[in-house]
Amino acid sequence: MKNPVTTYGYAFAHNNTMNESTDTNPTSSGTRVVTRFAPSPTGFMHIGGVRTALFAYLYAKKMGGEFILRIEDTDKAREVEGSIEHIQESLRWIGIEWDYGPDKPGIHGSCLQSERLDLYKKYAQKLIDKGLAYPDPYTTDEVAQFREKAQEEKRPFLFREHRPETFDTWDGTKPLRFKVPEVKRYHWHDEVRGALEAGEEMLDDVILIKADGFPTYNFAHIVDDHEMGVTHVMRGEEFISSTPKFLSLYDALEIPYPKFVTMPPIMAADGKKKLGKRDGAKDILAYKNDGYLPETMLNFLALIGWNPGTEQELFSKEELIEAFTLEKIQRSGGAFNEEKLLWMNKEYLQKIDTSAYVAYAQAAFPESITGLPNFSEETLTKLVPTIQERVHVRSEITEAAETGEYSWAFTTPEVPKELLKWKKDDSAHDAVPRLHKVHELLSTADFSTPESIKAAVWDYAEEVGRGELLWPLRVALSGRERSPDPFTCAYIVGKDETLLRIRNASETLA
RNA sequence: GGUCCCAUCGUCUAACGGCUAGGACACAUGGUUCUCAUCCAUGAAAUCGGGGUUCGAUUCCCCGUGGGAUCACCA
Repeated sequence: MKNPVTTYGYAFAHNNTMNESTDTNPTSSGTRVVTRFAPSPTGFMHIGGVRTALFAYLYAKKMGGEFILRIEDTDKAREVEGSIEHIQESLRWIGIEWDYGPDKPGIHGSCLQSERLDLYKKYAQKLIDKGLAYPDPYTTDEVAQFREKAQEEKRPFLFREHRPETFDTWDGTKPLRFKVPEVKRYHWHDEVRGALEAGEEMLDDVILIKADGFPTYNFAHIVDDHEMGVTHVMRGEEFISSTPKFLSLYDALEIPYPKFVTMPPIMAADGKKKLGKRDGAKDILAYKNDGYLPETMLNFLALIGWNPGTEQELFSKEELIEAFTLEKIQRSGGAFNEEKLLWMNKEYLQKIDTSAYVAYAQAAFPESITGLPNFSEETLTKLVPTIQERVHVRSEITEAAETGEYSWAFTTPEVPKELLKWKKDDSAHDAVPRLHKVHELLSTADFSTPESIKAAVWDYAEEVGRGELLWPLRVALSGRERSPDPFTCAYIVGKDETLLRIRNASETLA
């Protein structure tokens, strides 16, 4: 193959012959683990896809092997502009890196199937030469009629029942079909499911190369997995039933089977059906926009369909790689639990440092907050720990901000008289002398931390009864029924503002 | 419809055939506390049904039931 145009034909790829016996191929006979994720570029990446990619990635890294990102762009009609970039962005976001990919061809050539067409033709020719492939003589309408008839008779449609006795040489204008050599029951081993089997009705004369010259998935993925030295084929359970088809192709091509690793499906929240795009599966990057951290998504996704068998639930990427094993992949499907995702995001959100959280929170604030007279990054920095303690995801910050939960930090609140009364009793007037006293104490207090403020007034609060002082003080500062404690409020707004608000409250009550 | 796969608290799940079926999320109660939040403690909550093998079954086998997947010139 001297064709200089083929894009899989990188100089070094020429040395890696595609039709020599497999045991001279170091990648397929060696012990090095190679896994791949092979999406078609038909839109965004959803949870299920990323999870499958993640497991393949984790296993490869665990074993010190390689992870390949291969784009299966053989259906130009379904291809969506920009999705190759989108897929890469999604994977990179949660920290999945690939050794070879669309942007990173390697010893096996391009990782775009559309750039490997000559390779599939070469393998197809092998089958033709063995008498195991032939051109489909029917029109699409004719095949459709066969199918309809089979459906009416309530039996599965099998093309091989219509296989012509003789056929012309394939000229590339018709689809090339596989002539399944032997219709039999297949038994195989799955690393997760164990012994699996399927019957004759799954075996058929599948299309190898379509009329447009592109290969089908059935054919292309086998060729590529072999060429790229993939040792473990990790994919969803939707491929179990078509595995006999693949197995018959491996046999015909004289390619050794890789190890099959079936991942459990991710179910929609009701746990009833598989989570798919039409069941509300979101673009993984939508979670990014919503304010979920990549650490959260990585950790959470890893735990859908896998667990280490210990009680640990929080894992860094490194810990996941270390702990990951095929044996612990589940057989049954799991629902995507958004509530637990929220909990986990909060766990990770509480670990990030204040300056990072300031940026995170600031992006969530609406104009009604950022436009406030005293809005500043300095004040926000002081406010952040109290937000961090409460919030699971960014949208909660926006919501809280819109209902005025943070406004007091950036503008002097108007405090209703009723609110200043603790326990709604009639002791409001008693609060006035207490507020005078605390004003006096705070005017000379150290405002460098909430604790130093607390130290300045605590003894007095104990003396008069904590609630009797702390409730009106806190409400005077925040203007809200619920808020952080008064010391934190005072610290956030600063000394001058604190003293001003105490005076305002005294006047309101007087 | 044919074929295949799966089955433990509401959810995610643990339990080489052997302690009282464990943990987490969510929920409830109590404690700390001026409120909210945090934190701590406690509680309620499960082996789909029926047979079989076994001294013993969540675990192994069979039948049911339920759910899922698949039967394209889609991957």
